[in-house]
Amino acid sequence: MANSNSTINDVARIANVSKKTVSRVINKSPLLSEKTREHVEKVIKEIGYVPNPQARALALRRNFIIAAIHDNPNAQFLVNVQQGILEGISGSEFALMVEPVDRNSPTIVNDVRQFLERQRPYGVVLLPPVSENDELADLCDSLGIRYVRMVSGELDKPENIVMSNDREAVYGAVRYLIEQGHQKIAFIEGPDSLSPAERRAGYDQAMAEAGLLVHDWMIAKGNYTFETGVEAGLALIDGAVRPTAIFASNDEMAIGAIIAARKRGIRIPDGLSIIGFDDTPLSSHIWPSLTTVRWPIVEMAKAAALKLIEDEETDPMLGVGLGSVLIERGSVRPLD
Amino acid sequence: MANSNSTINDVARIANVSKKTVSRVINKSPLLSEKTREHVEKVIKEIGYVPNPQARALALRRNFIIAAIHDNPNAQFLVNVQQGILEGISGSEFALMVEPVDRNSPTIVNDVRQFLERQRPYGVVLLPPVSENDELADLCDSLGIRYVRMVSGELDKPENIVMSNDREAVYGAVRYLIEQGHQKIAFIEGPDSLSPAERRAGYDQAMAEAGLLVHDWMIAKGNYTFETGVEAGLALIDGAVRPTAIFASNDEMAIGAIIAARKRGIRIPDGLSIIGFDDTPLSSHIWPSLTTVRWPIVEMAKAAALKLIEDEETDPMLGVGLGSVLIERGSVRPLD
DNA sequence: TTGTAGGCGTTATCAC
DNA sequence: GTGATAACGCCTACAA
Repeated sequence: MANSNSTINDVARIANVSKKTVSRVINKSPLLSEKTREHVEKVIKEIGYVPNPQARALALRRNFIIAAIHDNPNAQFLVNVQQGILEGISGSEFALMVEPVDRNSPTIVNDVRQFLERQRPYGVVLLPPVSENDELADLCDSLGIRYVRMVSGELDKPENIVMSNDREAVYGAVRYLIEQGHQKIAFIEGPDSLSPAERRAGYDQAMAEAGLLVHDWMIAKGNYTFETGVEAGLALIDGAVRPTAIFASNDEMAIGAIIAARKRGIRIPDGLSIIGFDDTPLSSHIWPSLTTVRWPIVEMAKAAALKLIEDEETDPMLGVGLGSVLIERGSVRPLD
Repeated sequence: MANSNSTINDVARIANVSKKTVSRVINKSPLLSEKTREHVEKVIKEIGYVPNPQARALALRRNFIIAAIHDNPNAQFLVNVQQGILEGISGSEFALMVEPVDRNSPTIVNDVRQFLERQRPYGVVLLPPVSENDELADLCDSLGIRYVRMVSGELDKPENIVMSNDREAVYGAVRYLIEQGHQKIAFIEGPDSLSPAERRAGYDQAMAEAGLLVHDWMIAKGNYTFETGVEAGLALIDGAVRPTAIFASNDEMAIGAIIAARKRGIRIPDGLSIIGFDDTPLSSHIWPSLTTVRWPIVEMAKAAALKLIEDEETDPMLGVGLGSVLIERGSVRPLD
């Protein structure tokens, strides 16, 4: 029998009905006699007919592809997002396409345009940090392609974003350090974009509320990589005043800071407490295990996918303002 | 002006030529007067025409999608493969689709079939360990979809595989330990499938060549996760004889073994040498940094993509038998 | 070198 | 409920 190289015409001919009737069966049209439906379904099964997706896409003027556009080098993050999107589209006809871009390329908008025109996905999820690029959002709009941006602030209309509250999450983590008696709390900042800025704002807020001044020697900067975490950690440790605790804006840099401490012969958490952000698997695999903030990446990505594919009006607030939670492990101890 | 909602007909009408001529311009047909070509190209640019990929796919009976099918939980591995495939298809019209499957699901073949029928990718890359499933390869064949399997042995015709030589790689690593004076070398095995078996074979071979017996207490088993690495490490350390070196079949388990050693108060590498396999970023971010085997994942994936998309006869041996290299870091020291 | 007719496999329109 | 007929936008064959 035919290996799915049979067409709707074959089914129609054999079942002795019109193409349209077969089409109605495929698309589960309600206005159809039960008898014809069963008959046609039987024929479909017999000859192993499968509708051709390309033809369908042409006729419907849409396909069933969601594209994730990213410039994020962190493997775990990327995979988590993919997992979330896949959860969101599971059970539907959609599939996931992945397109990396180079944030620093001057041709980024054109690159993305070319991709979108070539594949014309039904919807696009923009991952941070490239999600903060308004030009890309506008591009999707102008091409008539739906999009959702994963961000840390209200950068767009609610229906076009999913959002985590980074500021609040960091605020909570720094408060936790303060409650443990820490006052000389340093902060390793991420690269220049919204999400890192929000994290910094959470730190500033917690410090201010506790009446603690944020001195220059408390702040170091990295770009989310392990190496810059080591550098920042060394800078802080060797600075004017040695902090008793460090909050790093992501886990990789936190782990870098741990290594930095070790290089200076400081034991964690006895000589220095460290908190990270992300809850990557790494954080529980090192010694000491890392106290960190788990942010809802998977949930955000899933919400993004749902916002893209659901026809009926979904709650525009879906996935907006998802909360984070502090995971207490072994890299923090109270100050005596 | 039209936002790419113009069709080939619009171009034809405005340029005052036939559809076919426009089509020829798009497809860079050689038999076309330079004058018409330029004229048509000018019109195309003016009205911002972009060929509709769905219509193209229908007419050509093919699309420009490569799908990666995987059931691999390791984020770094997955991202590396994606990167390799993307390198392979960069500059082409192809895009990458990602489809996860559940290896333990009884419906796995049907799930994949449904995916393939729905999207009809031009080609498929099967990642390990699901790449060892012959049924899936047969399925692709029966659907007329090209495929390449990433494997560690000659499981299929050369044109359908890319292969790393895991056996040789592990052989080299274990020989290295032996050269450092180690004899009580334990081995943490991976789950039951070809690649772990090959790694084990490399270990056996190196031991045998050196005239070393492989005792029961030298072998533990894990399933590539950190947790099973800890368990296996503890089992080996607490076993009948304590090994002086451990080779773990992947980095995650190696790091688990490091943690296991720490739990028993053993210093690495002074009290125990450890080698991993993969060279995940992790391995350089921990303390001590992990000596490990880097295997050519990215290259394999890239070769796989090239084998799928290249029209002309590509060397069927492309990507077959890629070599690995030992990365010496801080987790091994010679035995006095 | 260019154009015409027809097909790719589906869905939409609008009668019956 | 069902079925001709015409899109959808591109490409191939064959003519001119």
